Amino acid sequence: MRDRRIDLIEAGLEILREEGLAGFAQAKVAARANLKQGHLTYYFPTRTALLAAVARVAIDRQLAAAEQMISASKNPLDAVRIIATVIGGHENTRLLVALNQAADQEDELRALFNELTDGFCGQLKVMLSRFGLLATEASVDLIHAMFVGLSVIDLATSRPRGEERSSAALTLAFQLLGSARPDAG
Amino acid sequence: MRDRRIDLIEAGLEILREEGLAGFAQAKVAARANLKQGHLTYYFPTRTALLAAVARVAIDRQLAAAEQMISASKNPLDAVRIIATVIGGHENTRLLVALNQAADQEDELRALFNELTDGFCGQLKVMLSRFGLLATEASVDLIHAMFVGLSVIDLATSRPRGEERSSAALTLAFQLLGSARPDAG
DNA sequence: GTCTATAGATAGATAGAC
DNA sequence: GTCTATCTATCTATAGAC
Repeated sequence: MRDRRIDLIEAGLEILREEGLAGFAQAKVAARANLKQGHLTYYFPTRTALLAAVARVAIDRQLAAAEQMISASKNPLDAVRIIATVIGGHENTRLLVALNQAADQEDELRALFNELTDGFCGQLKVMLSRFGLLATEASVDLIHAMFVGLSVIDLATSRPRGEERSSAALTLAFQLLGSARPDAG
Repeated sequence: MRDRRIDLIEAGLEILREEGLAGFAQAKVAARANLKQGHLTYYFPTRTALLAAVARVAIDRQLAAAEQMISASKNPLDAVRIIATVIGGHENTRLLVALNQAADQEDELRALFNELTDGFCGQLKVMLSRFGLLATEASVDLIHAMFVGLSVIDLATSRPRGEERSSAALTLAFQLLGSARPDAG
C-alpha cells in the first residue's frame, strides 16, 4: 500500500496542472486520490499545508527536470528546441503560474518559490557557460525572463505559430549572447 | 450621478490590482462601488460579463499607457528606466496576471487578451525602430517576453535588487539588439 | 488510520418587493 | 433602477464514530 501522502500530493499536482490554483480545493484533491476530505485533513491539516507539500515536490521535480534537459542539450540549437517544447506545455505552465500565485499570496510559499527561481537561474548560468555564451547575472536573467514570459504568453494567447515564435525569439537571444561573449570582441 | 457601470468597472479594476482574480467576487466588487450584489447583476448578469467589461477597460488603458510611455522615451536608456518602473509595480502585474488567467479559463476573454498582446507588440516594434534597434518579429517577441517574465518574477520573488536586476537585463537586451541592427554589420 | 457528518463562511444566480 | 431575500453550490475546518 502506497503512502496516502504520496497519492494526495500527486493528485494535487494534477489539479494544479489542469485547473491551476483556482481548482485546488481539498475535497477535489482528496477525491482524485480516492480519499475523503476528512482523511486529507488528517495528513495535511490545512489547505496551506497541503499546498506547501505539493509545492515542495513540484519545485524539486522542476529543478531535476531542468537539470536533465540542460545537461542533455549539447548546443544552443538543442537547448532552444527543448525549451520551446517546455514552453508549449501548458499544463507545466499552469503549475508554475499556480506556484507563482501562491507565492504572491502566502509568505510561507514565497520562500519555496525563491528556491525554484534561484535554482533555475543557477542551471541557466551553467548552460550558458558551457555553450560559450555570455553568462553574467544580466544574461541569465534575460534568458530566465524570456522563458517565463514566453510560457505565460503562450498559455493565454491563441496566436498562430506560437511555438515557432517562441523558438525564433529564443534563437535570436542565444545568437546575440553568442556574439556578445567576452572573447568575441 | 455617475453611471453605476463605471463605478462597478473601477471597483473591479481595484480588486484585480490588489487581490488578483481570486478576489474577484461579485459581492465584493459591488460593495466597493457602494452597491449591492443584486444591483450589480442588473448591469452585469453574470460574473463573466462583468469580468469582460473590466478586461475591456483594462486593456484599453494598458495600451494607452504603454503608447504614452513609449512615445515619451527618447532613447533606450529612457525606455529601460520607464519599463523597469512598470515591472516593479506589482498591482499592475497582478492585473495583467488576472487577465492572463481569465484568458486561460474562458474563451470569451481570450480574444480580449490577444488584443492586448498584439497591440503591445505593435508598439514595441515602433519603439525598437525608432531607436534604430533590430525590429523584427523575433526581437519584438524577445522584448515582450522579457517584460512579461520580469514582471511575473518580480511579483512572486522577494529577491533583493529586483528592480536593479530587471533594469540590467533589459539594458543588456537593448544593447544586444543595437549591435545586431541591420546597418551594424 | 479511515470515514461520516456538519458547522460556518462565501460563492453565483435568481425572484420579487419597492 | 435599487435593494432584500433566498436558493443552491462549494469551500475550509472540525468533531467524532468505527
